Amino acid sequence: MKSLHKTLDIIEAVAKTNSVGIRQLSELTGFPPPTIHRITSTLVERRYLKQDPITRRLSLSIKFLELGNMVQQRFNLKAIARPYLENLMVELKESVNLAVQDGDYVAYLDHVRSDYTMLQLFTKPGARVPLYCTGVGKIFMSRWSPSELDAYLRRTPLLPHTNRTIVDQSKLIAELRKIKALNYAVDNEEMEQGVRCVAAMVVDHRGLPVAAVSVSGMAKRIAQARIKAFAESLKACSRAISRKMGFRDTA
Amino acid sequence: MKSLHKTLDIIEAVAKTNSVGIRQLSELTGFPPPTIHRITSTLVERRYLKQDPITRRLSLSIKFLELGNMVQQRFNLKAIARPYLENLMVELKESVNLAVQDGDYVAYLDHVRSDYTMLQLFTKPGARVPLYCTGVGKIFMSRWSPSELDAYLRRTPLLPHTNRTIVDQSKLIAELRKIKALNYAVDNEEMEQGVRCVAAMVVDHRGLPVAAVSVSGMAKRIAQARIKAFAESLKACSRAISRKMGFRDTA
DNA sequence: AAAGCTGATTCCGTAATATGGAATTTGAAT
DNA sequence: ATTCAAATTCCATATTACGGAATCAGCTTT
Repeated sequence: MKSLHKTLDIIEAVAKTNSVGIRQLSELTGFPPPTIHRITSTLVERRYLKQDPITRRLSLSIKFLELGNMVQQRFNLKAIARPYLENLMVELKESVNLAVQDGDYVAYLDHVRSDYTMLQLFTKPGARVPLYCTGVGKIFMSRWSPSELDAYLRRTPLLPHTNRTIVDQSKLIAELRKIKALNYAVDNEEMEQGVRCVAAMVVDHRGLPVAAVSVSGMAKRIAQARIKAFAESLKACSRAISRKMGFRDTA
Repeated sequence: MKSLHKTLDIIEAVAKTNSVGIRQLSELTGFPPPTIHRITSTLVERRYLKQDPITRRLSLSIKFLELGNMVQQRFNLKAIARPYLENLMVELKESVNLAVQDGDYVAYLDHVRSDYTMLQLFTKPGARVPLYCTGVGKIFMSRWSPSELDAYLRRTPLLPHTNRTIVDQSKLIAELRKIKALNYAVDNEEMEQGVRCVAAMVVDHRGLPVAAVSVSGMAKRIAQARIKAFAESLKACSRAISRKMGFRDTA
């Protein structure tokens, strides 16, 4: 599937820029102009790319928004969760996020930005960050079986993003055990210097993990003393979403 | 580009379902199973599709959310507009939408749902509806040159979506002239029975149309008597967004 | 106005790739 | 164990994608 790989390379190259010409794409991807031309004109024909009629420059089209919104299950989750996230933001006066696990990464689905803080969020919807250095990621990991965790640790180097990132495997394992017991996770400036984050799990109708809700903000504002309170609010919120997803905790 | 067309057909078929098997995809698209298999496994490898490890069923992956969020310019517009849309929703107590023109269609980028109404919005982000029977669409059309309008009318049958849809070309032309003069457009149950909508234009730094803001709700609530007031609020809102986009109206 | 330049587009003989029927494997259900 | 449906692999063949070279289109410079 050489041509398909090329096509995807081209789409990704276009995504990285805001708009590109064919020549430039040729340099970015290493494919000759006729190849680029053939593929992009098909993509334009199918409305995946849009081409400025005068400059002939290419960019991603609305089609991807359309498809992005069709990423199912996730879509329902997002719609169900939204009002709860908004309430939680108002209650805590901090930015609130909704995220899912996507392979070895955390993918952010939605966020409600706090009006009360200036924090520039790094959690744009669709953004992907590693599991081991985020509150959301660690709460997912805390539910893994030992063999799953083992396989993950074997393939993933624990790179320090800040000086607080947990880079020691046994410390991470201990942290995950603690998280499992407490039922919430804290990211103590492990991903981004000065940013703290607290996360709790959302489960589906059978009690299986599907998403996590998190609160993130400047470390000064998410003070150690307040973390317990944040965690309780988060747990209440995620429990409410879980119930709305069909989970019955009367077991 | 036969294989690319097939690939896109497959992606679109997967998008329509929540999750499909290869056999089922083969029926949906008409391509034999080995062809589907070859293409989907490449897409899975590249993370465009995700495959349930046990059922082997395919669905769109987070990748499309990622790409959807990279649809540029639009993204900035969305971020800039969001707080204004929220204010407008609070002010009018009705759902507010942000939309752009996408070829011969209106594509909704964002919406702020009113807490005050039960209306199930048909304007999900990414949704596409015709230009001629929506407030947003008509406001775009009101800025077209006669030749553009003419070409559009020649290729587009004015199908009735409700008994109020404008299906007469000369009536539509007159309506657009009126809209241009008033600087706002009304969709009077032309797209959906019982739903009214008022729209105003957002322009970029050079005064060119880029998007439209609209208010939509049950016809009872968007009463004829209130439309003028709605239009004024909308125009103020869209002017504010336009200014934020760099437009200077001191001419 | 003409020449020069840059990038987009088209051409076309060739090599490589996608094709899909048939065979095989997987795994669930009986 | 046996059956069955679906997924996956195989492979000879035809088709398609390939990309260098030529051409075209829209600018800028002289």
